[in-house]
Amino acid sequence: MTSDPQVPAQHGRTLTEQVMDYVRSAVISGELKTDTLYSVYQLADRLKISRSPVRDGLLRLEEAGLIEFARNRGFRIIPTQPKDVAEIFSLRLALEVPAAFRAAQACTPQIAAQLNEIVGGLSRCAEAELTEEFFDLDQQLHDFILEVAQSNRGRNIVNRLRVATRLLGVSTAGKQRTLSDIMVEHEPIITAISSGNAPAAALAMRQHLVATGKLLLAQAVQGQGLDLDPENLWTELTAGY
Amino acid sequence: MTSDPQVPAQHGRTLTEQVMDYVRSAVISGELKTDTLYSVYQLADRLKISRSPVRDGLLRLEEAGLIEFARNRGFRIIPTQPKDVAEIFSLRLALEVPAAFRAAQACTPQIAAQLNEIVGGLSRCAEAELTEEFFDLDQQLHDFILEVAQSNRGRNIVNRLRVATRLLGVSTAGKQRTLSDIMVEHEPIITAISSGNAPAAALAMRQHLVATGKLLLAQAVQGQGLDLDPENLWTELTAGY
DNA sequence: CTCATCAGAGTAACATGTTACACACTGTTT
DNA sequence: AAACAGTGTGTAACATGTTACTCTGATGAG
Repeated sequence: MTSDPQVPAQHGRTLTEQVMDYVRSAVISGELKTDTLYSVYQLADRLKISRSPVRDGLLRLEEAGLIEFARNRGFRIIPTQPKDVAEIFSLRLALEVPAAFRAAQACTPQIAAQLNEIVGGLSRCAEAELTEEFFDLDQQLHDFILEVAQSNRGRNIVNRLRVATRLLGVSTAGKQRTLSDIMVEHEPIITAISSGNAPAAALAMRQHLVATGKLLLAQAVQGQGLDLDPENLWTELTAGY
Repeated sequence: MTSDPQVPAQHGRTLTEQVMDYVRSAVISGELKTDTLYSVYQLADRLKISRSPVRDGLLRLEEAGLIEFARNRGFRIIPTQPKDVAEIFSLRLALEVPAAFRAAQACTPQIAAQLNEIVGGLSRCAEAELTEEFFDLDQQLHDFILEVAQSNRGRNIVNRLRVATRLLGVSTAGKQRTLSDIMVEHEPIITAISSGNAPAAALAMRQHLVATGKLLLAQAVQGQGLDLDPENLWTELTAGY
């Protein structure tokens, strides 16, 4: 049998959730493209399951803003434009900078230990050039900071924004920035949070997000073959944050 | 026939959307309570439609964080705690203050005219004591500011947060604050945006949201019969924003 | 009285059948 | 050639059937 993109029959997870996972990763891998109409029938066939869980999962993804339904025609992946990148990072600035501030205030020795553990993992992955694992840990770190800041709704929102970012198919780890470079940006954040220095934590988080956001924006602009100036666009779209 | 809470057979809207509307308003009106398990069967029966659109709508509401499913047991309304109120207003501060800043930068005479139109409506509703219409317009105003600030994802998020707030069953228009009082808070925001004064717009929006948030938090604490100090709680939970 | 077992009710999750609609395509008229 | 009516295909939306699970509450053993 050829390699069917079958949902990997995980136990405990519903088929609906597995469909959501599948669609998200298929979009990231480029298997599902924007500007193409797909149908629930096709996808159910492809995954060898019935239309119900497929439709259920897609409805939730629509609610999350990843896809949209065209009545009686199918559904399509919602494209992510350069200006979306700027907006996403505006929002992340708005949410994560204050979160870093509050995480520093709420930091206990135990939390500091957990932070160091994650950073240790990041270090190892950076040295070994394990890109995938590195980004998983990076995600964990940001999520943990939101958690410490007691911002549960914020966590949810940021996680969603992160998925949208990945749809660009761009990664921050291009030739312009090595994993070690990104590591260096993270260290001041951790140091500041661990030592309870809230303003410093906020500042470090801001710098990290601005650096990442600008880089992604530039790549997105370039990727679309636009001749806009990313720097101007960034300034214009993130004013006030 | 007794007054069935039937979905009002609107055209153009899908049954799924009507179910979502119904559940949202039923929660606000107190018809659906927290800590009670309801089922798709019951609700479909009640609304005289099949289980599919009910389930579809509920799945989307779960994605939005309004309800949660308990496998093979039913679904329940997710309660909104006082700390949620603080978190929601933290997020709104994070999103709407910068949005006001940028709206002021992006303001054109045409936009100013539209803002004035909404404010005019608010004025009329305040005088006539039309609470419901007043809050609709208030919502429109906040939404419009996000729109002008070109923050589409932000709009979506804030709209969702607003629904969660309403679940408390508390209204800002208690005895402590009349509609006219709220009007007064809005005016400096509009004036600053219309005149393109970005920092003033941000400040005015901040003051408005802080005032509203503190009031709602106090009501929520009181409503739950807790003896916490709302002022301390507010300061603690919104640090950094 | 306490605890384990088990049958039954009720449910979400999943499968499949049905309907009404949007759109492309064809052939016809002007 | 261009505009238009008719027709067929594929789809989301909706309805209904089926399955496997979770809890409750009764029953009986220790």
